Amino acid sequence: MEVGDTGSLGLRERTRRAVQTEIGDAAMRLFLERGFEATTMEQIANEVGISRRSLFRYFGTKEDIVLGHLVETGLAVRDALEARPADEGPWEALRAALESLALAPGYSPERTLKISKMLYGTPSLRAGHLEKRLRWQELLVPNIQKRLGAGSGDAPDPRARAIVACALTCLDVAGEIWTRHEGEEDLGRLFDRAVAAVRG
Amino acid sequence: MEVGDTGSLGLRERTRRAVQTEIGDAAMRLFLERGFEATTMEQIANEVGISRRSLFRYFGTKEDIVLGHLVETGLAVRDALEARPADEGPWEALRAALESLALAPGYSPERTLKISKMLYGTPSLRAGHLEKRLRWQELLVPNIQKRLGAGSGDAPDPRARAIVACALTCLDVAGEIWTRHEGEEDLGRLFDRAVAAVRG
DNA sequence: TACACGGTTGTCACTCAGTGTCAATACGGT
DNA sequence: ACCGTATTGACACTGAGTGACAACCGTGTA
Repeated sequence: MEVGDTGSLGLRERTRRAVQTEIGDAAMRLFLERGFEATTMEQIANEVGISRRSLFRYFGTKEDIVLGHLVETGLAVRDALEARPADEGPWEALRAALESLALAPGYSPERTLKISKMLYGTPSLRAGHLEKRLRWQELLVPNIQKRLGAGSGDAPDPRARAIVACALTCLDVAGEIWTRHEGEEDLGRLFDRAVAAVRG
Repeated sequence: MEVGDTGSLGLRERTRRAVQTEIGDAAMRLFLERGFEATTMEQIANEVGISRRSLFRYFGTKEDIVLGHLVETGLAVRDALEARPADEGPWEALRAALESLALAPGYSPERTLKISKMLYGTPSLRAGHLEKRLRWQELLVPNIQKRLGAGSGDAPDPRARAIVACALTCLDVAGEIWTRHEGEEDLGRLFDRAVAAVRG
């Protein structure tokens, strides 16, 4: 299973990644055209030229096509949080870590806006999005717990959970307003205002 | 279509309510026995003695059987919030309004605990629950907006959204900890601690 | 080069949630 | 008793998701 002479990964893995992104692109195109719910997995499969069954092997659920990348994004946020100085306060560190979201690869404002509108406008996607954010919570809590002074005790600190959860909630509120205002306002500033309103 | 001599509502509406609660009871029993996802709508229908199709006429989705009552609960919270003195601060008013949740009719701690465990343990239910809470948000924001001093301007105040969203998030965190601790701790106290951690 | 192994693919068949339609029926007021 | 209407059950259908299986193709080995 180890690499032989090929540059980075075996051909199998490379084709898999290629197909995965191709599916993602085609699906998002259809979603933005006809809407998420109006697009069937069969249509996506036909578009890419694979069987419906294989499509499900690449993306376990239809939501995963849109929301799947949020898992690795969560890991990136966690890493960014870990990279912040240990003596930084929880809110400052979280704000800085969340800032790394804007630096996503291949970031396109108008595309992001369209996707955001679909996200906020489709109930099942909205729910799935919130649930993925719950996973982020669990990823970020340990670090915040350390910053609150308590040693890495086994007991999960309710304070850390509350802070992380509310920070992500503020991000969500900021994102919703950002979307509603056609992406004209600065997301970081909206986030700061939300936090200020809560902590004021 | 108006009432004639019958006490409160017409017989149609009364039987409908009766069937609705009967379905709810039977379904929750099955859910707690075999789990939410392992219970099919057909099993529930058979249990109650109605057709699958009719079951869907009472509850549009399987989630609604568990989460449906949250809609009216949200209205109750809003009414409780409206009933608070106008000069009370947003957080105090919200806390008091949320307190009314504990006074639900037919409240049984161990049953609530079992339901909560199912809620937090079933992804689709968790997501649906979060989405219902989003509706609460929209219900509560106008009142908080008034308390923040701004007149009933048409522009939705980001501050009000942030405060309401974070208050509900704190409630969720408190609820999760309450569930994890087998319902031993006081929910109100947990909520206060979460808020204190965020606003400290 | 030939072969064996393992992962991938397509096909078929299935379960289950949810929806539309339509005839039969039971209720409500007259 | 009678008429209009809401409710019900039966049937058929779509679409997401899953399991099983044979054919296939990349990968390391003889």
